[in-house]
Amino acid sequence: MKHSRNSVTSIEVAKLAGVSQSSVSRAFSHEGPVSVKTRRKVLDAARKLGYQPNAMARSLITRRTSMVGMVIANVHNNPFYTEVLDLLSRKFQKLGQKVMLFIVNRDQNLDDILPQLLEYQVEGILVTAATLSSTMAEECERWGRPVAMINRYVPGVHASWFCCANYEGGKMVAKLLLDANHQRPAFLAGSEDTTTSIDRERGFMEILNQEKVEALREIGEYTYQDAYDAAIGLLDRNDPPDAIFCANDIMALGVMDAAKNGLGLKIPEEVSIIGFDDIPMSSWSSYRLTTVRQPIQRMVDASVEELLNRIENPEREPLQEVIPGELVIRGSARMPGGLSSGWVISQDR
Amino acid sequence: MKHSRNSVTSIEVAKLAGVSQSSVSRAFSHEGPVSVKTRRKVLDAARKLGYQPNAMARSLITRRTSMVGMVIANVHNNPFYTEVLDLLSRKFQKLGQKVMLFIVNRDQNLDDILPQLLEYQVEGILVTAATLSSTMAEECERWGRPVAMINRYVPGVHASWFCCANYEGGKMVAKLLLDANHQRPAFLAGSEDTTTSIDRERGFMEILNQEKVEALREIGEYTYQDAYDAAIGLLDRNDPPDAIFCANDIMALGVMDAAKNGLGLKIPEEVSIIGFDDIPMSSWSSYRLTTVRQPIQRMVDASVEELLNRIENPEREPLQEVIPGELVIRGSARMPGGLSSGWVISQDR
DNA sequence: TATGTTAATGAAAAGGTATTCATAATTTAG
DNA sequence: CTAAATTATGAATACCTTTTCATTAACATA
Repeated sequence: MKHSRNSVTSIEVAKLAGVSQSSVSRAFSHEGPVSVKTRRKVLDAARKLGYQPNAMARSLITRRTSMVGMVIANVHNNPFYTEVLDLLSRKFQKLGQKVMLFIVNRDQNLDDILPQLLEYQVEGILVTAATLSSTMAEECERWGRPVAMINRYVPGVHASWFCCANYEGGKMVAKLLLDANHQRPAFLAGSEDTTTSIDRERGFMEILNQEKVEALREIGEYTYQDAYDAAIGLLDRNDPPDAIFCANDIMALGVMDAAKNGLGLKIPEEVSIIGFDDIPMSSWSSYRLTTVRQPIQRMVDASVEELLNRIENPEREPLQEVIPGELVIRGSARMPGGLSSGWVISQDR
Repeated sequence: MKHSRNSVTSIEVAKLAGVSQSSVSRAFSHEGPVSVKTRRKVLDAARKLGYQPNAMARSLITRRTSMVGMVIANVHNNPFYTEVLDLLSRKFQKLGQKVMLFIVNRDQNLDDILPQLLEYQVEGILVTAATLSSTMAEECERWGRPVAMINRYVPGVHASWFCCANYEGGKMVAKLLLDANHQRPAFLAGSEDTTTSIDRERGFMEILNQEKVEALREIGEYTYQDAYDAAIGLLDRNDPPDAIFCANDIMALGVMDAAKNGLGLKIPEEVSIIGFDDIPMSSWSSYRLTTVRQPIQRMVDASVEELLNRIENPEREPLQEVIPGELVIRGSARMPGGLSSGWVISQDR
């Protein structure tokens, strides 16, 4: 037998079970009083007909959808965000939320996808690695749709966000490099318009400036290949840097390949390279990248819990948090003489 | 002003615009006749109130949701499926479909998530790198929800699927290795229960058997680390293989690192390594992995087009297709003497 | 046994839209 | 300038639930 579109309704179930439609509803939604007898009758009939409550009809009356919107950028060229996506999705699932997914470009305007999310009555929106204009965010919040962001924030906007301590991370890296007596560091920036890159650079430069150390600078657009090319330009000159701090790991790996395979330089003897994120490849034996690990699990947990919390309690003020990262010392950066005190070596995960 | 949940309805818009609710509906859905005058009035009023049609209510009556379910496994440990996810999501978006995402484990039973998809009235389901039991697939199809799978198939099931030519790919690799005079090849399998690994191995072995060449065999569970460990076991013995064909790229990279960094072997002089997928890292200069490239864009395009097609034409028989991959020759495998005829060297993307 | 409580049930309404049908306004043809 | 055809509009209905409310059944207490 071939059914047309799922047309079996609670009324038909009620008819077959010999009860009222209300009882069918009660048997499924675990609210309200139902006798075990009718519940069994209903469930039997439902199974026979292949009945399943229609979430659209339900949400129409309950005004709840159990759906959240998830918009994420950079998923294909940065394994870090792949992991974020994976963890987010699973966490939402575990908490009974359905996820409506939008993958966008980092610089893409979200103005055209927000209306779609609102049309479909998502109860909250989680934005990662993409930037929501402050007016859009305000708009969502004003309509009672909380917004939470990971690794992005908009100054003065009324929304939740959770970031790695990018600024402090940049400082840590600068200190490590100076401690190990590097003379000529460089910073390889990601996209100019992302707060992550900006903050990491700001922390990095602040320490260097304190010590009156000049730094070179290049831009890599957050991709392996761009970073590779930029590194060649940076290293293949008369006064090359002796250390390169990259705005993220995927770029750092490109830089390592450029230095090692492209120019035949020894890492870390001739040039130290440090990244940010701690993606899986960074621990591979071909790289062993020293980097700053983002507290990815905590960022994910905190942001979805906060989002769901604000969905349940709309009057709650949005929470913002900066979560510290940790330095992971591997082999790609020269260490202070005798591995001087104060540097914690984190374990591989 | 703080609105409660989006409660502005077409009736309020109608009131403000001084027209009937029906006219509001007509002004938004580009069906039915509306005069330009009323349309303008409606749109003005809607903008003023921040009105947006409620997709739940609409779908209730149109019996269409423009939502598809997407269930995908292996996203966090295989960049290939990250790319599939990315392309799929964008393609659906471009075609006006909303995506409800479920990320699962490869071996996870889908019986608990299918009901959720059906509850939410998705119009079709796209499954990647996860296996749907044949009864479940039949169930979906029977209720008018077409199913399409990428890189997975269930014998005899009534569903669409699109696979890379895994069997033929395995054959290609075997021929290449034999042509280059390898004597002692090995196959490093992924999970035993995935058709991809099985088919690749079957093709590989068939050619070897034809030529009466014995092959070693190990299992790597599709992860870098497992493959690394397996490779050590395989290579660090008295009669090590002189070539290892891995069920996918991520494993091949683990094997390369094990051989090169773990055991100090020269690639490809002492051991040839070949993968399957052609993920971005395979072209990185630290690896330069020879591999079989999956026709990812074609698989994605074909599967979503087929799925949407079947949604529009439910009576249509499901389509199945095997799309050939192409050998990408890089530096990780010894080549036939003088680069003998017949081998096409594909360009990097 | 009679009365008061609690649990179970069904009828009916509500949620926000699309669509049908009948009516009114407008245009076209004669 | 009228009749006919077309287009625009509004009232009412349907989509499938959940939930309220009133009613009935079951149960416990005195």
